[in-house]
Amino acid sequence: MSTYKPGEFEDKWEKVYSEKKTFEPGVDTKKKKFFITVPVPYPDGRLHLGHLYTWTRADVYARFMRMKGFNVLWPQSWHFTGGPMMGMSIRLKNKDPVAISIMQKAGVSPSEMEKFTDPLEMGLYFSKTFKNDMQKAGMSIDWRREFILSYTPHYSKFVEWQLRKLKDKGLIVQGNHPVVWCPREDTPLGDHDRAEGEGESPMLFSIIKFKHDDIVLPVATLRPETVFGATNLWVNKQISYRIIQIRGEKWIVSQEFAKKAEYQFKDIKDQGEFDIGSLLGKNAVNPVNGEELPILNADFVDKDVNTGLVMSVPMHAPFDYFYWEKIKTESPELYRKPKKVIDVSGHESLIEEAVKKAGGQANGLKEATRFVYKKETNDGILNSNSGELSGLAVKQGKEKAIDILKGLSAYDSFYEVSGKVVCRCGSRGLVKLVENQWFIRYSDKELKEKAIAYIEKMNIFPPEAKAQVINSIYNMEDKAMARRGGQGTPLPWNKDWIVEPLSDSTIYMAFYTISHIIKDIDVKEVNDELFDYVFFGVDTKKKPSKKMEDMRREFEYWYPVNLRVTAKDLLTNHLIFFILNHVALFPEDKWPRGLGVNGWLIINDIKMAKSKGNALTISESVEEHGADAVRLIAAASNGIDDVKWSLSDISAAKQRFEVMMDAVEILNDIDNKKSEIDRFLMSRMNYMIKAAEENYSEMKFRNAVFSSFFEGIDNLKFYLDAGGRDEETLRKYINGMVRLIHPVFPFITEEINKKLGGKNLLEESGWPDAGSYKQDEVIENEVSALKSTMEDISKLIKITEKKPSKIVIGIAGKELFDVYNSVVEAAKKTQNPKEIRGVLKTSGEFVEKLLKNPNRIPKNGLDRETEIKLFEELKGYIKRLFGAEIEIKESDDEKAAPGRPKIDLL
RNA sequence: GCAGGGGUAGCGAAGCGGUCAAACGCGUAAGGCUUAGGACCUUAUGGCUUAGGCCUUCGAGGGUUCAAAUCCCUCCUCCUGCACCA
Repeated sequence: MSTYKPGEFEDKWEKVYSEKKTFEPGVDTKKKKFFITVPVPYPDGRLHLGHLYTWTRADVYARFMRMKGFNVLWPQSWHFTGGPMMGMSIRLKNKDPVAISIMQKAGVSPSEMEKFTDPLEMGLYFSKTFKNDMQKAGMSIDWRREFILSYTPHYSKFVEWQLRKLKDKGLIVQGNHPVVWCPREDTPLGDHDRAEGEGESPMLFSIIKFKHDDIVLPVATLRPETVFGATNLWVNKQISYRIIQIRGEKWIVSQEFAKKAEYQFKDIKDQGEFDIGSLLGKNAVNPVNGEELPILNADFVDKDVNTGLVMSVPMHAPFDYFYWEKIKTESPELYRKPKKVIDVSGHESLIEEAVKKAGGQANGLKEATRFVYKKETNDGILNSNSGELSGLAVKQGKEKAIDILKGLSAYDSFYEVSGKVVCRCGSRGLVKLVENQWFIRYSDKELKEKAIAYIEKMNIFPPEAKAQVINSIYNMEDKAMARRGGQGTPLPWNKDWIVEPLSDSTIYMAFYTISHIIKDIDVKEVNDELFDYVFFGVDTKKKPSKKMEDMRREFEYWYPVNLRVTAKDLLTNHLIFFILNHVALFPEDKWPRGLGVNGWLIINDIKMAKSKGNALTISESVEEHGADAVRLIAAASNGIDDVKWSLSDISAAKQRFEVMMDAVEILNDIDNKKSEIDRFLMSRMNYMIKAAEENYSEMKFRNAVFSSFFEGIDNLKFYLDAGGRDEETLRKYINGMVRLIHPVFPFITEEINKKLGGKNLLEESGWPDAGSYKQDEVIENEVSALKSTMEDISKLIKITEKKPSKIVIGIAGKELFDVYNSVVEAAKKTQNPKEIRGVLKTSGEFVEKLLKNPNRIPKNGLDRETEIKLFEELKGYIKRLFGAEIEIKESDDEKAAPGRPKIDLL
């Protein structure tokens, strides 16, 4: 018995690969090329099995393509900017105990950790550990081409070149842009910087300027079209109000709004406190119709939301309705019947309905508001109470109302966060209107159309992801591509702005083709002329240098990217920018050809995690189980779903390695001795090769490993158990199997291949040829007949509670086989019983029995001679399993059917 | 709101017009091995059935077909993403 020792020969094969430079391919025009990439990670901690999932999938594909004879390039680099990395660095600077403990667990010494207050140092440290772990796990990466985005100076030149090209094409524009902002840290407040309010975003509100004398009372609303239905204004006595000067007007607003407004309006002057009580009971003028509306108190008015003044439209807003009805009893002299301005057919009294359902509870009223808003927005028509808006659908009415208000100089707008946002620093997030932000114009219609038409032609695995990509592009808006401060490449035309990390990493795969050459060129000589020559073939003023020619050749040979492998979190952002930038900048033959998208790998082995104190790192896993076994993660899923992964699967792999190793040992002791099951094993390999080919090419690695490895081992075990001992067959089978599973298990397969007399699987490019393994449907069917007969025997033994000393297996007569095969033949064209009967020359009980379940008629027939021979050959095998003498004979018993012999237990 | 993907045994998950009571894995039960535990091996795991059989299921309802988990329609329900952030 062989024992699989993890790691026994991994170093040896790593050395072979590195000496032969197997993973450092050059331009070889004799071979077809394949260029595969995985997006740059932001190294802010140790690589773990969950991350490795994506890289392993890429590696499996890369090795598969090498086996198929392609010249495969797979480089890898890093990105050192990005919020999470900066965040970790800042947290370490602040001596955050959680952050420190994460670093300790990652094995970082205190002296190293001190340096991490510079995110660059952290990136350098962890990218080294990433690289080391990837190497240990057998990633076939060309490390000569490694560089660091936003840090390698040559790359920054490349980004500048790219941006100038985009700008030349009119794809970069400037504009104002609302951003959720932390006022204390004075930075944008991204989702991961938030203690509360993930996913909340800026929302544009209309401001309608009501007036009291010369004072403006600005109310914020999402529903300006209801302004004709206003009965009053609400303010809240418990809120502090201030008077501010804005655009030459005096506005009364909440203290909070006065602060927030500074982030969205220019030239605001705070003119001090305002006693809101002085306005209560006074009137405000509705700009659209001059109606005088009372200003009243209501405690639902929130100081943190908008201006602190609310327009009350009882018939269309549940809160207003609820409080307005109270006025009826509290101050009947002020009450008047509210006007309904929107009709929804089928809902005569929508508001009463909604409020009744809410039961007067604040939560219920919120729910009711949502209900009314939805109903009226979708199905509402503005009625004759709403002046010039009457007859319009609510959506159109909204636009018209805004126009009318603008015409009356009574309109403004304000961005408010869609929900409460709190920064990690504790202060409340607000919306800042960033002025003159730079955008990439992804909204460009022509660009979108070109991209979408092209994506239809791309290979996207799994295919469901394609619809998502297309839809994301369809909905694409302009993307803010720069930020003030931080790390990265400054905008070439305005150094105050830094290109943000998703926008400087859209076409860097092109840089991989030249990164190992350009690094030896003085960065001062790296300019747009160089890049234009290398990437576009534009003539240079002087004759291009040798290095430049080399780069041009590399780019022309390797580009485009054939496959980009990534987890699904990048699907609707980075991958979209990746495609759109290629479409914008390069000719179509340089656009990416394929995407492979996977879900998350969830390591769910809690016990293991507990005993180890933390999630398993790559080096620990590889040391314990061996790189090959760990790489089984590649087979976790076929698609984009998240997968729970249990480490116990790993030992299942190890055991099967040993079965293969045993089979190789046996080869020394056996000769050539063919029998029926040899036909079976060869036929299985024929099927396995075809299945593997299809599954690997579509990145269905779960299926690939299943059919080539787990089933492959099962076949092998069956063959050996059944007494198969033909050296040629066995050798040929193992030889095929080793090739099929090499992409997933590179080291053990190289080792076994060597034992079989091979040299180096990747060098041999030895993807097996299905044609050299004979497909044989008859033997496949007869073996399953044998297997099901054995199942039947054990079933019978159980039912009869008899321990037979002899089992007689009666094979059906020739006539039945003929009938059976003719039914099978007829069923190839149709499985409709009526039609089969029409085609058949014979009829009778046996035919009717078969036709009772037409869908169970197999695709291929049976052969009586083979059946007899097979059962005779495997007599010993059957005997061993049941501990009884076996006799095979012919039988004319009615129970004996082709593929289903009569069984007698004696 | 917009978009994408689901609902199959105790659980995870395959199947996507016809050998489907439903692969495979986990869990559970019995047995073997073992000083014991773990690991491993065998068997069972919808219901009924003392001869290899029968019956009923794939979120709900309806339709197309000789044949539907698979195709079409309606409904219920769950998950994911929505940008200056990787």
